Amino acid sequence: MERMARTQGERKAETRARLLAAAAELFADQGVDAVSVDAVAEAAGRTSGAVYAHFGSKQGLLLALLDLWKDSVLTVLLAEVAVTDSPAGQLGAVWANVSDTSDRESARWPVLEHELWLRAARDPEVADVVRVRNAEALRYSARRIDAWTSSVGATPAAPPEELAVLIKALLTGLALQKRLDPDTVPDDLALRGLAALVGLPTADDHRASDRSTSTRPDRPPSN
Amino acid sequence: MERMARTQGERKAETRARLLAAAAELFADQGVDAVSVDAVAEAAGRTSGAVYAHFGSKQGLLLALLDLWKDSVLTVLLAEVAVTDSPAGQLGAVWANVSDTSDRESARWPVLEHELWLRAARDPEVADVVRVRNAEALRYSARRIDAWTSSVGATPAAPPEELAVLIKALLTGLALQKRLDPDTVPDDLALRGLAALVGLPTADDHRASDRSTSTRPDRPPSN
DNA sequence: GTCTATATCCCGATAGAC
DNA sequence: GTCTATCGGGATATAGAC
Repeated sequence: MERMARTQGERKAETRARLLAAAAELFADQGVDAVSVDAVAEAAGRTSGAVYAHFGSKQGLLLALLDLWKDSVLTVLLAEVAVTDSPAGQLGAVWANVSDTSDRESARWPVLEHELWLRAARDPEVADVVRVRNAEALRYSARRIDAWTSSVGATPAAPPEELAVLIKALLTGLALQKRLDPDTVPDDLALRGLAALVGLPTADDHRASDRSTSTRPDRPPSN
Repeated sequence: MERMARTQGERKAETRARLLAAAAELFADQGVDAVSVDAVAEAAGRTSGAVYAHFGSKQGLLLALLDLWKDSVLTVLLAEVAVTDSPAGQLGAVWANVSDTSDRESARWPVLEHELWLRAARDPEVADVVRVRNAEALRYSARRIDAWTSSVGATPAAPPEELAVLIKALLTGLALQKRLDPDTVPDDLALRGLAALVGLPTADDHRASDRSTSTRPDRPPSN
């Protein structure tokens, strides 16, 4: 059963994979609406018929794409953090992962993520998928964040689940802003923001850390 | 006044205004791409010819719409803050302005804002307009934030210009998240995040502070 | 300036050969 | 499953009467 099934099955699987890869790239670059089914198929070295045979519709292709990402993108995003050692360095690594525009693949996801969000606001079917995917990502990162904060001894602004929301929101917003106008987002800005949210004692701007109270700097005497 | 000039000139101006108003509403609700020129014209009580006579193209209509907003939207957004008194209440008011979805008009702008951002990432012509508009908004809010932090005695995570970026990023990201999944963004979460960013000493996570939590309405039992 | 009518194009989806 | 060919629909934009 090996030979025949292998070649046929592999061609089918490869076509599917190539269609998805092509769709991911084109959708991110030009937007879902701006990309025709023919364009996706052509970029994958197939024709539009293949798309409909595999996914039934353009929407089906988009949903399959979302489903594929559930296990890949955000997991990878946070996985790299553990490698670094210093607390501040780890926060910096998170932002680097989000904001890096040098690599094609990593530069893709924020725009696409943004587009999907926008689509979700109008298309309930997309909203369901994105919501589930987002919830999983938040739970996962909440666990990691919780472990991280207690290991570093930070005093965050909110419990883990909500802190995860805050962090993701800040990173998303900063990535957006950096894409629009890179000069307004210096490299250390995300670090400062994240440090403030998680209550990391080290990174204060001008005040040298007195190490008695973590989040609470001295209250200036005036009113 | 002049009878002839009044009727003719006013009809032209009114047509232009109605086209812009209709475009704003439809673009926000359904997305720029999903709305045809005919639909805009019809909603304004005109036909598509009027659009091309006034704006030359659909893109021209969009740019005219952006130009119109430069002086209106975000200025109004922050202006309302000054009314409140307590520091925490003021932070809450900012978030309330951003996240309020009850009113039609206020519910419109975040989606449209996000869509424009997305468009700006792909269309340089749009990017120019949005970037300028955003820079103005940031400068304006930086001034207000600076005055605010010094009056309240907060110790922010960054200098005013950069702090404004952080705050806008957090609000943007939270608004996105709330739109996708409202349950994950409790009302006081934004307050906590903002307080952490600006270094407001009062709002700590679980510690009951005196009576500064005035903004918080009852939380309806989820789902 | 505004309308009606239309030219032109391109998209999503389907039908049928292989 | 994949390709070629095509249908039907709807989009932007233009032409010309008024």
